Amino acid sequence: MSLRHILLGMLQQPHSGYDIKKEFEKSLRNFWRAELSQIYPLLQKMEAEGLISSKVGASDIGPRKRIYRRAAKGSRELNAWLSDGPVVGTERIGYLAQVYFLGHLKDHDKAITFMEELLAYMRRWLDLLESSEAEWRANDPRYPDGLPDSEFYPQLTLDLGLRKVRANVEWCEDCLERMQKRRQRARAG
Amino acid sequence: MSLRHILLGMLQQPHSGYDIKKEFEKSLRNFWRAELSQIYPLLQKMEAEGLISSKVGASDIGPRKRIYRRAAKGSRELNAWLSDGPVVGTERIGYLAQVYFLGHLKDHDKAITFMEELLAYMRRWLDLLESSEAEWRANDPRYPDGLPDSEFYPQLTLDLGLRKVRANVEWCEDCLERMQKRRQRARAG
DNA sequence: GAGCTCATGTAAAAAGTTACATGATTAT
DNA sequence: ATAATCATGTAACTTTTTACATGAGCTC
Repeated sequence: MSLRHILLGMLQQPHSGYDIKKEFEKSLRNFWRAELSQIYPLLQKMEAEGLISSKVGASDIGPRKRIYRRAAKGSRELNAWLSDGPVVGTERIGYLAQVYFLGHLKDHDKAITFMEELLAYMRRWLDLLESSEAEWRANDPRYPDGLPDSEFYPQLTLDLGLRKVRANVEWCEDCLERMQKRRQRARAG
Repeated sequence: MSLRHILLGMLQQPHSGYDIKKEFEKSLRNFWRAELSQIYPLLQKMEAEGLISSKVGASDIGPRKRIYRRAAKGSRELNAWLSDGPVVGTERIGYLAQVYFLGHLKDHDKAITFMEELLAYMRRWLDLLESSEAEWRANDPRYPDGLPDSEFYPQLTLDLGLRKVRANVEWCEDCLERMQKRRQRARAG
């Protein structure tokens, strides 16, 4: 179970459930997602277990907020997770499962359309990552290797995100070329 | 829900639950995994829904086997899944979540050990993929673009697997270099 | 006979998704 | 006043994991 550990990691800084959700959408989307309906009950459970503590935000404007903080026990659990070695071999990639069985679509054009859609998605994603990197670089002269640990390690994950998405874009392009050649051959032969 | 669709895809050929599990370990491990305790009940459920049919293997030696086949309704559902466009944005990558919070390990050496373990894993995986490709290429003169659809599309997923794992290896190497420089600076400064 | 692989399952728990409910604050 | 966003939650369901149970056949 990683979500609880991710929450512990995020609670280096005090956060509400809502804040955490925004953080997922901003910085962690490359490798994890979670819904509010999973976050809120888990925070409650983790508080009951003594991993984190909370209090309702005091003198804020806006609606009430429940702010969580990491407790010492939570720090130890986070440490154990990181010390246990990399969590690998659990990835599930839906679109690759689809590509594997794409031959089931008897119409070659449909398979090509599928791959074009995938390429379009990957290009949008790459755009997003590239602008997010450019912005970071422009706004912080320490970028990337002078950053403090709390930002250096996130930067590493952005770096891998960029490499992977670039690999995906190139792969989609090559696939399309190969599929188009097959279509031509199928029509000719 | 993709596992049911993956099972439908696999049942292009008749398979037992046990066969399916072996297929996951052999060919689909790049993008999906499933336990027998998930496969068996799901096959039963899908049979009840009329997506697949089964009969107990007849004159085989060895223990009894229940062999499943895809029904017409299952074919239509598989088609719908592939026609609905790529399933994206659902990936979860545990080791990247860990890297993101690696700064929590106050000891730089521990972070470096983590990354070394990850690199070792990625290299082993790359070896596996490369030998599996070499074997395929050696045993089938049609490899890769002369393969029939039922093998061409799986080959595309192997190709992306190779690209991604290579990107991972290079990234780990670069990360280690950058982390070692930081460690030196930390010791010096 | 002991241990391994083949083969099929059940039970219980954990994790994640989808849908729904509620109310405050802010922007138009 | 209306809509959007902020903010927290519950309920029902689906998906996945972990642990357990059973028995046949095969190898040493």
